[in-house]
Amino acid sequence: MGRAPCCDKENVKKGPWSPEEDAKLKAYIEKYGTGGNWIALPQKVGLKRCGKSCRLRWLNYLRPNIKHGGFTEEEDNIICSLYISIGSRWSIIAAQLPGRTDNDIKNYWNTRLKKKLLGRRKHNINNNPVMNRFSSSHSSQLNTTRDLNNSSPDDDDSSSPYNSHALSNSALERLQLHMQLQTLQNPLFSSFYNNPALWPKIHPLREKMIQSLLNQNPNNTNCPSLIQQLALANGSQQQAEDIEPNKADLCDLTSTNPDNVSPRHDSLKITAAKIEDLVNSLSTGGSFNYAKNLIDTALMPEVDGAEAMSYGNAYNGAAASHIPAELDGMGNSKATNDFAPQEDHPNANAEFDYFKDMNGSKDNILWWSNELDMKLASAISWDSTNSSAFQNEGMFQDYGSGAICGSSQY
DNA sequence: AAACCATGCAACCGCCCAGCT
DNA sequence: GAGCTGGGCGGTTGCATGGTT
Repeated sequence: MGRAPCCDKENVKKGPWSPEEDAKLKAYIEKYGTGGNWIALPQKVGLKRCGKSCRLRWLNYLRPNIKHGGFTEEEDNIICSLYISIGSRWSIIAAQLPGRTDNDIKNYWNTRLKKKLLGRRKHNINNNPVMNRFSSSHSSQLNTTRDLNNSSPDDDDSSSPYNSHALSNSALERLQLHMQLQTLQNPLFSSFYNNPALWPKIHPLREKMIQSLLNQNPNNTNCPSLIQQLALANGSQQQAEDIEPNKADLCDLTSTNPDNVSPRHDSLKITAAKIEDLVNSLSTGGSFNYAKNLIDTALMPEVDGAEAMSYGNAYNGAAASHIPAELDGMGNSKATNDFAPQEDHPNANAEFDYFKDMNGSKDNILWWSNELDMKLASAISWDSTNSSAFQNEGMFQDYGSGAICGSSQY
């Protein structure tokens, strides 16, 4: 059952506000305040407007000390870094920018700032095999709805689980932005992940598993489900066969409706949240060990009894180290075994050591063509020991450290 | 000059949550 | 505890404007 409308939609005016309406509303609020009830306000003011519309007009336009346009570079930096850190929590971002409204910032991000950054990303990331591994068919999600509408049919992957919020657009976009920044900050980082020969070796099954997790298509019943693959990895052909490939598995992963989730696959829905949690962790300069723990738990279906043992073994044997290793390799010198230099990639050793040496260094950081300053670069360092400048500066104090510790509350 | 397209921004929609009854 | 309500928020849309062909 939907909620009752907040006002009589038949008798309220919509569309742009006239100067007269603005004057009336402004004069009333300045004299009497809002009275704590926006719904009743229009009647008191004598406006045929919805209360919510009045509230929006006041907050976004009429309120004193509102600034429009003319964002400074410093504001750009703050918006970018906060977006990378916390995503599209515009009201929180706006709280850090006096005189700016969430709507303004949201518009500014969607229409300008994002293009400014992702315009560069488009070149770098599209040619970046690591990111392509994760999102080869999902680049369209980085665009706005309008961009999507403008994309070619070939780009449109509406059946993608990403589009069904397995991993939110915001989260992946933030991850890509983060990697974009790393590339620009550290050319060697770029040379590493643009060179497949330097990557840690990944068992084909692991590759397949993670691809399955990321690419599962509810319409493709030929693709074994993640659960099946986990069972297969554990050598349990029978169990794999017992788990019939069906759309329910995949719907479970992406469903937001708890009623759609079968008990067996309830845990997998949690997985998507945990992966997003991971991205949050990485984006906020969190520890890679913490990120690895997240992956560990994300890939361990939370089921009971024999199933749990089976999945757990499969996970331990095949899926466990893939993402953490890759992430370690990409951004952190705290290498796992998987990132140990490979025998068949002799150059990897030097690269690896160099990464180690580079870790934590803030020298010679190139901020994307100097368009933004170095403040942000240090703020979003991958190095957990250096922590976030925002944390140090108490920037997040208003909404708690949970938001920047990879909490799954988002 | 006109048509088309891209962009920016104001405003709306609908969901979520907290507080109240 | 359940239902209702208003406030708040993020996503999306519609329109005006400027640029390009």
